[in-house]
Amino acid sequence: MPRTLEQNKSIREEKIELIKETALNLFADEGYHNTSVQKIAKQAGISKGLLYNYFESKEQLLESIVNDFITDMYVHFDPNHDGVLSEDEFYYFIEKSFDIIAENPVHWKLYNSLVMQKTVLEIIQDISIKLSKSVFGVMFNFFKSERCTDPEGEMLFFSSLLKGAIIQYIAAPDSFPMEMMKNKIIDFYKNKFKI
Amino acid sequence: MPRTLEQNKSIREEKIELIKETALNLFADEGYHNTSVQKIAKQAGISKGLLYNYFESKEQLLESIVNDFITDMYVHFDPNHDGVLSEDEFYYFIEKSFDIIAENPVHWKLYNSLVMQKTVLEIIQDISIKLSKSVFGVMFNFFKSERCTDPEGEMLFFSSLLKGAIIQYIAAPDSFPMEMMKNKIIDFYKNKFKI
Amino acid sequence: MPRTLEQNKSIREEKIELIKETALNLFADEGYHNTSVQKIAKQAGISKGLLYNYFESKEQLLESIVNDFITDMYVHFDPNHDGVLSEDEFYYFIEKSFDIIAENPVHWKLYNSLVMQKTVLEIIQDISIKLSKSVFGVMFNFFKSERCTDPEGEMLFFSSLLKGAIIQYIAAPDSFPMEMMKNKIIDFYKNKFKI
Amino acid sequence: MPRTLEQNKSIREEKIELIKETALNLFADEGYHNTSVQKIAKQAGISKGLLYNYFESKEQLLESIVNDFITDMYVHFDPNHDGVLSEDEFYYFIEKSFDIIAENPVHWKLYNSLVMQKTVLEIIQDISIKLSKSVFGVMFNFFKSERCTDPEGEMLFFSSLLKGAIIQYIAAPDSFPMEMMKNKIIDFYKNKFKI
DNA sequence: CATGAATGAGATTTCATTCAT
DNA sequence: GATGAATGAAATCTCATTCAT
Repeated sequence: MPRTLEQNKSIREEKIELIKETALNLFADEGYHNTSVQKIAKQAGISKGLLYNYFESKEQLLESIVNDFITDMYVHFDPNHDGVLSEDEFYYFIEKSFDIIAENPVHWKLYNSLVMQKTVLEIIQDISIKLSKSVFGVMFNFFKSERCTDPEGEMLFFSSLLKGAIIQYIAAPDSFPMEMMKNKIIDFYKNKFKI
Repeated sequence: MPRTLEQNKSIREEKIELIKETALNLFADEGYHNTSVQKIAKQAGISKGLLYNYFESKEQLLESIVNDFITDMYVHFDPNHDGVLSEDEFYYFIEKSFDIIAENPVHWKLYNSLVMQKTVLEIIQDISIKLSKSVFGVMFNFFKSERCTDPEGEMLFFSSLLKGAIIQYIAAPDSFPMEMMKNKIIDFYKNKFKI
Repeated sequence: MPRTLEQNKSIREEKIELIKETALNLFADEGYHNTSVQKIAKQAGISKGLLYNYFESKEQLLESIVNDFITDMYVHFDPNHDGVLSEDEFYYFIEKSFDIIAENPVHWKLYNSLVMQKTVLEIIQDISIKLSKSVFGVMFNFFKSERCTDPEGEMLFFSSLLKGAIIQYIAAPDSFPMEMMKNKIIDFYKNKFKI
Repeated sequence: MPRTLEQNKSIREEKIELIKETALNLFADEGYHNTSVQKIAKQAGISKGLLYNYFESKEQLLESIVNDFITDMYVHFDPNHDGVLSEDEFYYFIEKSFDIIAENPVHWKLYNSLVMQKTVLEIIQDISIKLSKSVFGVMFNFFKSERCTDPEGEMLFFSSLLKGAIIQYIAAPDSFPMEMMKNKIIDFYKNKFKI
């Protein structure tokens, strides 16, 4: 008797997930080009061949990981696409930003390492730009609505602050006092807007 | 007639500089592991063999680049090692931080890509930690002297802000409004300390 | 209820035929070494595993195809093994030669591609030589009986003509004017023997 | 002192020639897909790596061999491109055809094995068609000028004869009585045109 | 009878490094 | 000082074959 379709499907899905998870961690820690397919297979406890049953190439494996990641991001970052942010939603956005990173710092570490390289992947570049635009647009409107004299500058300030904190967090998730930083930033803006 | 010793020496130094410069740019843009010695040699207009006359290995070439870079950093970041910062010196420090990055964004791009990777180089890790400590120490003392209630949090806030701005700048040096950002940060702290 | 033995047998035979037919076409068009078992299975709409239920190996599959083919050839080429050809039988032989090819040009294309290769299969070499000898023997006797001054040369001439026409036909079965060529050759010999 | 440019050039050319020659023989005897780069390198007494210094890929090596071969063919087959053949030139053409094959039967064996496969190379297909057209055009005009009632059929007859003889020759260059066959064909046409 | 997940040997290709000149 | 031909180890990828179900 052959395995049922369900059995096969679940085997496949588990293995694919296992491979992606293993590869993601290695890519993030050791770099994409410094991670051999051999190493991924060994760490995942499978053969090289099996990896190629599920992914056409090492590059396509990366793409697949990145795609998952992008899907996740959109869900979180632009839930209703209305582009309007109240002050409370703004604080919530800050909270959420850190929470999302904290949920999967490895993803973001990989994202960060890829986004810096000119040649690696166009996919990343595209999504990166889209994402930035999406978030930036919302932010811009928000700062304007808060009667900031220089909304663009305010946005750069805010995005620097957030990005810097995130970078430091993903570099050392265990030692960075994320909660504290989150509150510090929120307090900072509460103070600012109170005036 | 043969070249004089001086001529040889200057040829050596020029070539070494050329190789480092070329390698630095490639490493930063395409990644260390994705840059072949062949590519470096070709782009520098020399032979692979000559590169190995000056550098023991590809790894040692990277180390050499990183060493230069570290030397530069120390000169800039810890001029007198006294660890005491006046308010004016603090503003000057912000200015200087951006200026140093602007002087050689490629260096910093490389630094950023290396520092994220677990395995690449221990040297980098060491220096990275030392550097952080050095800067953090000075900053911590400064914020304490400015009577901040939470100097550590203040420091994290400040370093996030700076790091975020720098990351965004080195990702796109041509489009990031560096001057504006610099002034924005300085103004922010001037306002803060005035109160 | 379970399948009857008859049903199973007929399923077996159909599947075996399907696999052979599919493999034959792929081997002929893309080459034996360039055709993967995967590709055969996919094109036949079955699993790799099933293919291995019926054939021990890829090589044995090829052998099996070639064996069928050889059986066919013998039936056609040496019906009574008497080695004597009348003039009418000679014309009939020409007709038959083309007809046999036309019945299964793919078989002959495969045969042609295999027979050229030193290493592929000894089986083929053997049968190829036997076949040649068989046909050549009959031909030789025929040309002698027709009082040709140089029966061996005549035979080479004839076999070249036939082989060349066949090669051109199997290379492009759709555009080669087979009927015309057949008649041309027959007419040629009718004219020749009339004199 | 580095090698002079001449020295390097000659080393390069010799090695390229050696690799092509070795590969050609293996491709022709064992088939393109059945010949590993390893095998070529070993037989040529060099490393795999060196082969890739000179050829981008195994496929490009094949293309390169085929290109040389095509160049040779054009030189021989269409010397003045005028497309007019006298009767003497026709006999000379037959002679020349066999001579060219005899000069490098391995080339033609390879050509023959490639031309039969649908997928292998478009290059071959193109040149094959061009060559056929070129030769066929000249032949067609010739048979017309010789007042044949069916020049196209005559051409097919002639090309079958020639192709068949060539195929048999390249399959077994040592045992095929090429001179005899050549004369037989020439005599055949002399007789035919005399009438 | 039938499936396709899984393997591992081997194929193609890359690349840091050496070395003769 | 300078070249690039040459190597070999390791990387990516393919594929015939096995096997649990």
